[in-house]
This record gives sequence, structure tokens and C-alpha cells, in this order.
Amino acid sequence: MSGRWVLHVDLDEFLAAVEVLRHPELAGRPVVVGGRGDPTERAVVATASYAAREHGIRSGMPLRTAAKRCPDVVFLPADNPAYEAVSAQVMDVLRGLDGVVVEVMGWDEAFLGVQTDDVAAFARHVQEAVHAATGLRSTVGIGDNLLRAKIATGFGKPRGVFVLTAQNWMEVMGHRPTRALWGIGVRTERTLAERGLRTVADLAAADPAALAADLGPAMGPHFVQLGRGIGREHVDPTPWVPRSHGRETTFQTDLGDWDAVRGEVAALARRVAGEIAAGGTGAGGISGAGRPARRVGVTVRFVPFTTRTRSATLPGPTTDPDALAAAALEVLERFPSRRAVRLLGVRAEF
DNA sequence: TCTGGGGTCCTAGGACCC
DNA sequence: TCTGGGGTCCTAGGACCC
Repeated sequence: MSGRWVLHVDLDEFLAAVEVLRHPELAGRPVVVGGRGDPTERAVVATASYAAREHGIRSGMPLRTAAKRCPDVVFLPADNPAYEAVSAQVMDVLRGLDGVVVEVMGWDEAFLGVQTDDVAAFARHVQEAVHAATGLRSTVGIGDNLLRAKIATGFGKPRGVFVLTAQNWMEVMGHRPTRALWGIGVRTERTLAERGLRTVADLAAADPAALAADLGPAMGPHFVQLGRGIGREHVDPTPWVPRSHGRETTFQTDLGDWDAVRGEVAALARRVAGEIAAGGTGAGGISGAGRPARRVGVTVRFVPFTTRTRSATLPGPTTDPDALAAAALEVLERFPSRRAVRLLGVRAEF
């Protein structure tokens, strides 16, 4: 076979693997990275090593629960700058491959566009290049578009290679629940099931116009396309331009004093202003240095877990900390409740 | 399972304007 | 004056992903 291919490269147990690289004695042990590494705190699992997953530990699970599932798990604090640095190294390796176009999707994954006669051999070559340069293992999904390549990765985990194209799409995916599709979560799965659409094959055979009426003019037909495995075919290497930047904090103890709430919102706003003025977060920074905010949004999670957002367009674009803090405080005043708060967030939109 | 933090995109209703 | 239609912006919320 020859022609253009899409590869989805996904690093295995990325955060845990980075920690094992610098703590080799942890190899093979149940390792959980998340929060400040303290399982008594309000925090969740960012990444669990495969050994930890054998005990039923999963991403998004409270650290406290992980500790109950496996008492001898090693908890480590998330060290985002370290992961960003390793990620940048991996992306450089990918960009250095001959004849590839790279679209970065996150710290631990990227799409590659390539023309080759032996795509399976090329995938192995990618895995070896990443491992040689960084010591990290990866899985490669191969497809005739980004959707199929991304889904293929799931069948290749860990360390494997899997091919998913129009040829084997229905054979591999047709009988699976719609949730197996990238872009369909629990809610949409349920909504579709209420309409009798339970499997990927059901969805593929559905009438796009009927779903448009039920699920929205864009999303309805889009879901049918997902069921058919149809998606974007060209990998786009254009650097990402962020649409927004924000910070949020969950308090270890609920905040009942609204003077304190105002103080926290102002502090978050100043921090966000500083970061967007500097051009982003972390070692490498993000593109769009110094771009001013046009809108500001405030998130309040009330006790126990009800989350509300308010936002406002700023009088003029700004990166000024005082202006952003003042605007965020005005938005905060528009929340009708003064109940105790568990989380606060401030987000700047460009 | 008492539930993080960083994002993106879509939808719908109302305001507002011509 | 009892009432159209289109376009765009603003805002809140939902859903999803890593």
C-alpha cells in the first residue's frame, strides 16, 4: 500500500513514565501522579502507571480513592514544567523525522502526516526514534484520517501499532457503543441511546437531518459522520493560537467568607494578567505573547459542587492586572448567591 | 468515586440594528 | 404602528478532551 497516511503518536503513561525516568527505582511499581502528591488532599489522578491501573486506579479518580485501592502506591506531585520540557523534546524528535507534518495535540500526543509505502515500518521507526531520544515508550495509531488514527491508538496500547481505515472500520467499530468514538462522551451516548442509536453502526446509518433537529444543526450531522469514521484527512502543522488562558483553584477547605472570595478572585485575575502579558505559562511559553484579553470569565463552584460561570466583555482589550482584577470583581458581584465556595477560577479570552 | 486544572467548541436566547 | 426578516454580538451553559 502506498499513499498519504495519518499517524497518531501517543506516549504511554506519560507523566508516570517521566517520573520513572528520573526515579528508576520506581520502574514497574504502582505510581500515581496528581495534585501535590498528597492523597489526603482534594486532588485527582493525572496519570497512573500501568502497575497502578492493575489495581483499578484511573485518571480523574480522587487520590484518596486511589490510596484505598492500593495502599502501597507511590504518590508524586505533578511537576508540569518537567512534563512540558520532555514533551517539547518528543515533539522535536517527531518534527525531525523525514517528510512528516506534525500537529501537536497535547503534552503526550501528536498527529503525523506522511507519505510512505510501508506505514507499519514507519510507525515502528517513529516509536524507536522517540525511545532512543527520550527513553519513553509510545503507541501509534494509523489511519486514513485523524479520527481513525486517534481511535486506532486505543487498540494498540501499550507500545503497539494498530491500523484503522475505511476498509476495517465497520468490522472493528460497528458493534461498539457510540462512546467508543472520539468526541462522544457519556451524555451524548445517553442522548443517542434514547433515540435508539446504541452502536457505531446504528449511528452511521442514522439520518443526519433528523439528528440535526434533535441535537443541533452542526452537532447532529457531525455525530453521523463520526459513526461512519469520516473526519479530517490533512494534518495541520500551523502553530496553535490559544483562545483563552485561565487559572482555577480548589480550596482544601471551603471558603465561606466572601471578603476572602473577593481577595482570591482578584489574585487569580492578577496572576492570569501576568501570564498573558508574559506570553503564557511554563518553560516554553505558549504562542501569542502579550495578547490582550477582550473578555473575562469567573467560575464559582459552590459547596457541594454546583458550578456557575459569569463573564463580561471588557471596555477595551488589556493585559493590565488592575484592570483585569477590577473587571473580574465586577463579574463576581453578579453571582446571585453568597454561599460557601469550593473552587474559584478566572479566565481571560483573547 | 465527595468529585483537579487546563482548555475548546457548540447552542440558544435576547439585544440591537437595519 | 399589533408587527417582517436577517445579521451580529453578548452571555450562560453544556459537552467533551487531555
